[in-house]
Amino acid sequence: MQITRAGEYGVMGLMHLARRRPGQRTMIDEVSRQQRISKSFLAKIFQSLVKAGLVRSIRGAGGGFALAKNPAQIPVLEIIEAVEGRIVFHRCKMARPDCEHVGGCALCGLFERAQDGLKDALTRTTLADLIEQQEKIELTQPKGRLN
Amino acid sequence: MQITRAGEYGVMGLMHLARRRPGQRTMIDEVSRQQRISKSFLAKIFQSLVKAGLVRSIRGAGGGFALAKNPAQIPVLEIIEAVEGRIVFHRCKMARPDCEHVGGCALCGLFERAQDGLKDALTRTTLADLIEQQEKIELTQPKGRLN
DNA sequence: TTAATTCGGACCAAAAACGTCCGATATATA
DNA sequence: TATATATCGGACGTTTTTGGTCCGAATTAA
Repeated sequence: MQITRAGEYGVMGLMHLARRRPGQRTMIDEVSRQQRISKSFLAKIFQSLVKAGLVRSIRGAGGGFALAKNPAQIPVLEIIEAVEGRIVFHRCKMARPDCEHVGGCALCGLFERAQDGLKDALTRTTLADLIEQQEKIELTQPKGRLN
Repeated sequence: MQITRAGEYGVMGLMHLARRRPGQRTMIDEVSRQQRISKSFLAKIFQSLVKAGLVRSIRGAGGGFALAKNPAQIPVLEIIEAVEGRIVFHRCKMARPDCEHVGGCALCGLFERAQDGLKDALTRTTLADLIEQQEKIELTQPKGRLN
């Protein structure tokens, strides 16, 4: 299991894009500076997001990235899995020959339920939800303060 | 976040103990062989379980380990956290000065919900539940077959 | 006293996380 | 066409975590 900085940065990056007008391109450099994420690292992460079809990239001068889909159509889980691969919890699968456990596997069942609990939360919340919550938070926060 | 082999082995080890008569002592060596887990590694894991008060250890010849509590009183989460420390997901906490995110933190809220979903499943299932499920599985499985 | 067991910590190798760097490629514009 | 500006893609490197091993010390039954 994971949910590493890479996944986290991916979500933050997409949030940044999503606050632009739809289709507007944004450079990696701007996202990197404003979100305080290493530029080269973020660039690599964005490549995964492009491959997954979540963002469109425009190369060359005046290029950048733009969201490829409606934020309401993007569950956060999809972003995270685009960046760090499928989230898989249980090391063994019930009734499978590759299960390493001796004497059956009630554990596998439990891990699967745990995993579902996790994924449910990440699937129910979309990028659009995140933005909305974010904007609410910003309203109630004093201006001068970072985070 | 985690749920590593160490945690998994811890649960397997306790399942093994729980199938003994209450209070009966079992040696690390037996658990190790029957569950096919490295003995030294398992020994280290059991030390954490002792510290957490989940098992009692008896040193010296004829010693071993025994469950310190009723299996129905032990949520699986407790076992896992005893072995690998608290499961913590969100790197930042809303409204805390140590939150690294710029511009508030809807992400933290989401991560917290995801974490809760995960922990819920691991808390609702106790060691006793696991044993029960395990026994059901074993009944339906052909004898000669491993896992 | 001896054999059997856990305790505790030092140690180690491999993998994963978290990046950096750089040349290649594409594109807008002067 | 030349140049400046961006992304693309992969090689590379460092640090942390994982998954153990090992061994001497302490404890206890016989």
